[in-house]
Amino acid sequence: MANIHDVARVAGVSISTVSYALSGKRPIGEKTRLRIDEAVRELDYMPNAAGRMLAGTRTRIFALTAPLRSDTYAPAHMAFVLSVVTAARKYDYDVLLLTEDEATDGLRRVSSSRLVDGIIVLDVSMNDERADLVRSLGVPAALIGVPRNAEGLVCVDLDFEAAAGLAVDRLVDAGHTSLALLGHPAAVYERGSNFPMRFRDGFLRRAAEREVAASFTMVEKEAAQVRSALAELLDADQAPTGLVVHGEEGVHKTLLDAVAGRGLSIPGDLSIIAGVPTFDTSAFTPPLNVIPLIPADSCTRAVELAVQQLDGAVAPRVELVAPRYRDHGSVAAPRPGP
Amino acid sequence: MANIHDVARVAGVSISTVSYALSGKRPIGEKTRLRIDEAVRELDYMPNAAGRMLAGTRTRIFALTAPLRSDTYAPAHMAFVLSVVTAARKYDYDVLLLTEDEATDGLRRVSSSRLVDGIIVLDVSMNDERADLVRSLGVPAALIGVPRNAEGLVCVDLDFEAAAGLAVDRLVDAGHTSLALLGHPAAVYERGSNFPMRFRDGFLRRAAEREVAASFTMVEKEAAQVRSALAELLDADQAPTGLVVHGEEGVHKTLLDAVAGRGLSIPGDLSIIAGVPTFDTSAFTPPLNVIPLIPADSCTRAVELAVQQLDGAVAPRVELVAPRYRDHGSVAAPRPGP
DNA sequence: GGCATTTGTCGAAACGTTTCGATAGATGGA
DNA sequence: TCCATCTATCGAAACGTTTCGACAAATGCC
Repeated sequence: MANIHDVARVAGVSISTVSYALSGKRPIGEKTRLRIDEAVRELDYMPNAAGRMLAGTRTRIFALTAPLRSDTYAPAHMAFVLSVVTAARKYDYDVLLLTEDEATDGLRRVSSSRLVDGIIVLDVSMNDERADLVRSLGVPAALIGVPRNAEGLVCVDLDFEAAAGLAVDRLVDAGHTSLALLGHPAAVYERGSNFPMRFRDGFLRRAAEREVAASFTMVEKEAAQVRSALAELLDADQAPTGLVVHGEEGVHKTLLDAVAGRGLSIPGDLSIIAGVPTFDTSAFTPPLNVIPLIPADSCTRAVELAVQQLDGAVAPRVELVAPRYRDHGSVAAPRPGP
Repeated sequence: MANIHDVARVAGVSISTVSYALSGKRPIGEKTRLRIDEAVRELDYMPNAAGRMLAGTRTRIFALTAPLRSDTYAPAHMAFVLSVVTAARKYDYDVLLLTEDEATDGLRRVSSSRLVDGIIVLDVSMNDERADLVRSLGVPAALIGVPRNAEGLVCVDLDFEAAAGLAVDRLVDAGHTSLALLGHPAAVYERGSNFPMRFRDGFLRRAAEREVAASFTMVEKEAAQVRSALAELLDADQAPTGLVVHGEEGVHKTLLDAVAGRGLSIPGDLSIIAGVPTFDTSAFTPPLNVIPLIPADSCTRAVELAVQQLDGAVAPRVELVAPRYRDHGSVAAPRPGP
């Protein structure tokens, strides 16, 4: 396999000239550069990664630590991983994958052996030991998700409060004056991540700001529970006409079945918006308007911030990604009251 | 960050002594080794990865190319990826993740820049361009799945024929004399991977060997189609009493519903074995006996073969992993005939 | 006690880059 | 024409390891 000396010999120049010609860090004469390009092609030269890492100060590799917790939705998880890789490649970075069982040891290993230039931390939970580790390692890093103690860390996450606010806005704008949020099971709000709370708070706050009635219900996953939660809401006085659903895929489907079972049409009788899912609500029957959690959005930004940390210091921060709204026709004006 | 010179200085030895002490490749005196260990701890020394790669002949990194085709079941896919990483770590290897869009370019890049020592190719399809590329690169590689042209390649896959044979054996051993295989939709047998055919062939061959009646039906995914396929089978003369199902998760569930809907009990009226799924059939109602496709089995072996290629040449081969049978109580003796 | 072998350690070369400083030649200004 | 500046190129050092060959000291054998 050809090395830079071979290229230099064939092109009749010194190796430093080859290096500068390829990196473009110093001006090289037109004719010389052409000869070098020619030699590179002829020899099928590609710089040796190890040599580069050693001489340069960069390895051009990021570590990605991606726990696969049992409550993680696998397709979404995969989408996050792939988004990170894709984003990293835009900056000419490769991604080394660390698994859950090696989370902290692996991070320690790859960072203190200088195998990676930085770390992307996926699916960060409230009390994530990786957060503290990353802080103590002092390595460039970007977390996706916000730990309880985010001090000194660079974090990226969807703006869940704004997302919920956006859902409220769309429903109120359509004319709804009584809204309900169907949330995760109670257990989710007690432990784990904080985003369900942030979504709930955003929902209630914006509803208050818009001066509309709003309720929040935690819904267990079982079909029967979903049905009874829906019944309780719709059978009440002042029943909500606009629903925001923040839950798992199955809950959405059960809910849609239950709505259909009651003979209600969407959006004729009931408007529904799905909140920050990672699955595709446009394939539901009927398709649901949605404020999706888009892996590429957070991942791209996280990689960007990691790259920036390499040359300029980036101030620690929690950066919230703006939510987007996708209309699939599940929101309309409420029926005029009886 | 400390380097080997620092360690040598603190321990009062030369750097080569440090290197040998850490690698164990030459005997080092007891006292010297202790001094070196002490210095390593004191300085929190960890060998620099780039220096190692450059001087040694190994990078201790494998590339993993894992396409995420739309028809891939994401949780299984993720399980394969994680299994590869876990297996690689056993050999002190890290894994660099390449995505679909960079499949061939990425492989070319990381192998000709000598960033990786070898390649693990996941989810290999019949006409997989990565197979030809890997062959032409001449880099140590192990494929999981078997391409049409496996010449010169090291491939690992589940022994689908044996798996189907195992299912037949268990049913026949339980006393069944009329079996049926419910397979994938017809389209799957026409394009894509060849394992559905291998499973089907294994089923029919073993049934013939065991001298029992056996039928094969391709089943579309829609619930109605599943139900009618089941009806057609069970309403026939000489209806099968033992079923083998090779399909997606949804098809299994629909099938179980349909069976229950006909008032049949499992395994009282009907014995069922699920063939080579990646999902968990023990959580079904009722739980199904299964010959699972276990990611860790193939991945471990693939990594092993990749590692072996690094020092001894490994002869090209297609290595089939033995299937395993898991009993969850869905097979019993058939009811005595009428 | 002399010689061959083993054990423990060292120095130096090699791996393949990047990059700093130097230099020769070309260009420009006065 | 002389000096300053700029452009294009080169040589050499540095990055941090591993490993080969050498060698001194310790050990074993007769």
